[in-house]
Amino acid sequence: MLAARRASLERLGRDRAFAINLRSVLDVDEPTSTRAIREGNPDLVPDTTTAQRFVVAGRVILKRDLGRLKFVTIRDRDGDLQLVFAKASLPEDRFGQLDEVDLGDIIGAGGYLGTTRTGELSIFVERWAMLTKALRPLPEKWHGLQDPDLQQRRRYLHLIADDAPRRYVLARAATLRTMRRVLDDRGFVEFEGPILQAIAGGANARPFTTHHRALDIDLKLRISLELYLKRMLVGGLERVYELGRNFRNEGIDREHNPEFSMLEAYQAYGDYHTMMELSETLVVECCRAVNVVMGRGPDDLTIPSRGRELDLSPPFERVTILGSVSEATGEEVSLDRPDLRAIAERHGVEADDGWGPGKVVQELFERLVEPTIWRPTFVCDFPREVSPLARPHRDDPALTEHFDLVAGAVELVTAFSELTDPIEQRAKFELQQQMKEIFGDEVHPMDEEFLRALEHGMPPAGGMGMGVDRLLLVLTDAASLRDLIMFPPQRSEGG
RNA sequence: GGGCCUCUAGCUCAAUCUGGCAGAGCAACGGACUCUUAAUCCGCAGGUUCCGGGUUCGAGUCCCGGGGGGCCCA
Repeated sequence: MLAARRASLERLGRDRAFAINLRSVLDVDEPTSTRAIREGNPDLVPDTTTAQRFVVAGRVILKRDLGRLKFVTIRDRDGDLQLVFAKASLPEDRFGQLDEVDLGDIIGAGGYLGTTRTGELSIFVERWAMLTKALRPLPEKWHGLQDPDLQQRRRYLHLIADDAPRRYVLARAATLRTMRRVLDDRGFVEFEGPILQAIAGGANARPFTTHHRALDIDLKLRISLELYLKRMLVGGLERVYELGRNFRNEGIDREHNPEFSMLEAYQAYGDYHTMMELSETLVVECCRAVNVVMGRGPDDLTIPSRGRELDLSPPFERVTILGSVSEATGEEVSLDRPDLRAIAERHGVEADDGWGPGKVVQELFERLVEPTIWRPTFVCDFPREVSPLARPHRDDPALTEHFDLVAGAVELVTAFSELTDPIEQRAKFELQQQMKEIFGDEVHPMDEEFLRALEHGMPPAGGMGMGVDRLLLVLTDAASLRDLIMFPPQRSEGG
């Protein structure tokens, strides 16, 4: 297979097999996109020729050779278009050299626009050029690339052979664009914090570790964006966000990947209610943007998800974590109830000895409630014990002003009224260190530099973090984050 | 970490259950064809059956070990 392609390349000669650019072979700088041609000529009747001349370029995906007439379908970024090569319309040698065009090659062609007798919009080619010779064949034209392993390892082929990954790329781009637009319109400033950090904080997760040679220090890859954005609030920026990659050294499944994209936004003088409104707007606006890519009506906020319908119309529901756990267990659950562990065990949650009541409630929520939440719901007021970076609740000091937004049984957002009291923050970090015996690396590390920043005074603020990949999982109905992440980590081929 | 499934030609899949010449379609290669649409027709070629070991007269198939991938559970 490779040998045949190489022989073809030899016959063409390297100069002809790899063009410098379109100008060098077809006298134009850019090809006309197939979409522009299609949209500009919606109603051509069969068997017409027009006076319009175009140069198009793309990858050859189908070839139908009828001898002195050849039909070639090319694919560009916008879609497919048929080229018609007639022996009578081309110089003898150029027609003959079409034999060297294989599926997978990238060619350019210029000619008249028209339709065939069967009505197919086509370029009737007068001149053409090989732009790039492909030495390896395309995947099978009916079924494409089915093997999920190969889909990931050779994503470029998957992108050629199947629309789904391309839609996911476009959906991600639309989502990032929308998030930036919504936040920029509200006066937020985009910020880029450090990815290599001496102390990776802002979440409870195991980080990746690396080493800096010149400084001779171990550094970690960040696990959240939070602590540096808060430093920006101390510094007076007031409204900041970061859209970037986090890294967590954890397992891989449908909803987890070791590197993933997060949006975090912090607004001085806001609180978690401000963040609910912002989260709601972001989800709805991103849904509209993704709808365009997925071929739905832009305003259709009821989308298909895992074989069901998911209605993302605002306003989203609001429940408290204690209320939802009470409902799920049929008990009036509270943090000071002495038989809390017994209730947990009755519902299949084995409470570890080191767990306080807050952790038990959180586990109950994650096991019993979260998987059942379908309509977008703000789950509010987490116990202080499990929320080391959130402000104590204004009405109940045992709780925090912390909500998670869950939709389609996926946790999309975590947000707080941010803790700004450095004394309380220090106490919470210290409590985390005490729990290290039980929870190992997954406790929040002590961060003196961050505490020092808080000691200079951070304005009261609302903050939120949204998982971009998980939002896309819901909005695109992809089966797994691995479909949305073009190049997920994999073991090397063949071990 | 545990359970289940999977790996055969470049790609998509048969043959595996019940051991007996490893096959088809697409792609490639040679040929015919001026309106095809997954073009069609004739011809031809294509294999470390993921890797290693075992059982057997004989293993893609059965057994053991290892590797890659997927799904579910923790």
